[in-house]
Amino acid sequence: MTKRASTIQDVADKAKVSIKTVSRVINNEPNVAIKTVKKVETAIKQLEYQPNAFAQSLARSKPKIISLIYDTPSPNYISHIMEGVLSFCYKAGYEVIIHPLRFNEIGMLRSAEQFIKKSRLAGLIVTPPHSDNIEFIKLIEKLDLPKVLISSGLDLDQSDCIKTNDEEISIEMTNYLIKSGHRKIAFIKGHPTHLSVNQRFIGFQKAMKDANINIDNSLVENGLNSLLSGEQCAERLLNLSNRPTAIFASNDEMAAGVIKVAYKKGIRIPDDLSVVGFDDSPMTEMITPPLTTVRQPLDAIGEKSAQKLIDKLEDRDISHESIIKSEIIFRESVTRLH
Amino acid sequence: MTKRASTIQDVADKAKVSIKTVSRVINNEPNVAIKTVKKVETAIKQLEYQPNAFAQSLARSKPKIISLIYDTPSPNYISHIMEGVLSFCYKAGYEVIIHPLRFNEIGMLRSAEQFIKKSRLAGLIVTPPHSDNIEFIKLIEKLDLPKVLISSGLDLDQSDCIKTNDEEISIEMTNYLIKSGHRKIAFIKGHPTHLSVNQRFIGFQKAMKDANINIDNSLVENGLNSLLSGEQCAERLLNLSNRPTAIFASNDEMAAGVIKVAYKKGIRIPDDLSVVGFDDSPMTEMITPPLTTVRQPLDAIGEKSAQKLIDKLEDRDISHESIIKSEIIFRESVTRLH
DNA sequence: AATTTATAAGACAGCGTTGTCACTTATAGC
DNA sequence: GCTATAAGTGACAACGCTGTCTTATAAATT
Repeated sequence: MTKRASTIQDVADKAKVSIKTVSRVINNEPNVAIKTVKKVETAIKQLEYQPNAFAQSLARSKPKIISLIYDTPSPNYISHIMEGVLSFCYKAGYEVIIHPLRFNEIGMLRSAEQFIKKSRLAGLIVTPPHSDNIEFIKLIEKLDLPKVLISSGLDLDQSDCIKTNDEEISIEMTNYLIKSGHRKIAFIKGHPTHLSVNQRFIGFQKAMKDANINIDNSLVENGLNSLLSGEQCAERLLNLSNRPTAIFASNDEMAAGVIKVAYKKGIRIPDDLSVVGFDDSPMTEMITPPLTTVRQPLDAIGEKSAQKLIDKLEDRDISHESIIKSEIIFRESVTRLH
Repeated sequence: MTKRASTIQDVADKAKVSIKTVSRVINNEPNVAIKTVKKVETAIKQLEYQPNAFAQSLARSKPKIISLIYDTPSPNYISHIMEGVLSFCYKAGYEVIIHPLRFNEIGMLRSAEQFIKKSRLAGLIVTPPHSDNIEFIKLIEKLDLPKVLISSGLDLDQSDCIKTNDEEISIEMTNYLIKSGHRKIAFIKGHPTHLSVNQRFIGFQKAMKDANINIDNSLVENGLNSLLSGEQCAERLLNLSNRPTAIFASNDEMAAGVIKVAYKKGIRIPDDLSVVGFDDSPMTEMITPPLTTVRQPLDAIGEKSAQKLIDKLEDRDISHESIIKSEIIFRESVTRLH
């Protein structure tokens, strides 16, 4: 008894048809007699046959393989995006290669190019911060590869992007703080190269302007998306004589930093200070108090990206909605001011 | 100008040698004149040639492709393991396919079999909880596929496993609590099907026995690895008249649940109650107080797994150390009792 | 110098599919 | 009932590489 996996030839022999006919059945091609289809399907089942994906890729002009390119954002972010991408691709019969690419590494572009060529990819899904990297986008275009960029801050063809409504939801969040009676609202910006994160600040500004509240520049801090940078910003903010009553951090980690510092200083949350974050990372429920934040449907973003890319690859209509809406998750870190 | 990626034939033409010679250069085979190697390498560089991984896989008997099988454990866990696996495989010239597999889904085994056959994998790296699933392991063995199981609680050949010293480090952690003066120590067990997590309880028991401390059964709770289950266990534990002075939770999420409940009840940590967790997930630094916990070097585990698998595939010696040591990360959630 | 051996390079088949084209057999049209 | 068309099937090359075998050349041995 051989352990060799069965091939299309085995199926053909068993069903007493040609290889090509088996191939037709596998790929749902027309013009095969129903009787033949049945015969072949039985043989496939008996042999537990599965087509060899690499041979298929080689024989087809376009291999059914795409790649998800990421750097090292939060594990939570990437693993949920991945989940969505994988689940859609699996259904659509595509293989996915997950590929990490270090943003600042020298030779990053070259290694990316090597990877893409070697794998003969059909298309690419790119997550931030790479989706903001013009050099990288140019490379993809040079290689003439279909792509979908997630949350790119770049001004690109709509058909290449999946966006979130960061600006809009930040307006909503800011309005929520304003409606809760807050006027002295501080904002902690995100990492400067992370363009889409900066949409959040723009939303904040707009909402403040619409409410006719001046933004005090000393209440705007530049964070780096990390816990530590959140702590540092909070340190400055909370030492101010004109201390804010609410802080809007561009992501949850920085918000957690704020809460830590506040705790250390004996500032109670939400009683003395309201804090909101962005991302709804798992720890928002674990800290005290649970953090009010914005949830992006990451799985859905992943799925939509995959769908969009595959639709492109198969020359299908790509009129799908490309903006995926986030929602505010109200928890316990905000108080209403009297 | 065609966008077609260059092939080995193009390189051969340009270097004025045969295809086979180019192949030899690519694969570092012996018996090629230095002059020829140089010619070929120049041609490769000029054409920016990269071998087609799928054609290689097809032509070789063993494709250089492995898969990392996971369920849906914490994003943090899987993304760090993945990091290690990818980085090693990348260096070794292997491609990795990340494959999610839902533990409880009906037809899971069949879909796993399909996937493995279709991709003609060279080998498999399996994370918990699949590494504890006998049916799944049997399937892999039936398919005659080399494998490395991460943190399997099953009694398997040493050469197939990468283990962590959960029991040993739990003994250490327990001893630390004991040395800090704690006697009434509660333990929250992990998910029952997650065998390796249960090693943690065994370590706890041993340490208590060695210290001649009786384990009060009412201080042993059955958790489910989730925040919520941690809260539920804590609720019971902290309502006890004979309340513990320290709680050892089998993972960080449950420890966070304990801290939340304690906070609600006005029990101060660490002053009134010491809490330790396990895993060193990112949020341990974000909660107040920062949690004392056990760090498993996940990236290293991933790397070692990949190394072990690839060594097997290439018939190399696999005498590597297979137990990867964790360490206690001391933070602020434990107090010394006077 | 003649013969063995090592080194270098190529020819050719094969990996497991799909695409193209040609062929045979039904079905339809008049 | 005879041709035009469609439906069903297969032969064969191709995809881009590697393995095996062969041949040509250089080096080593006697």
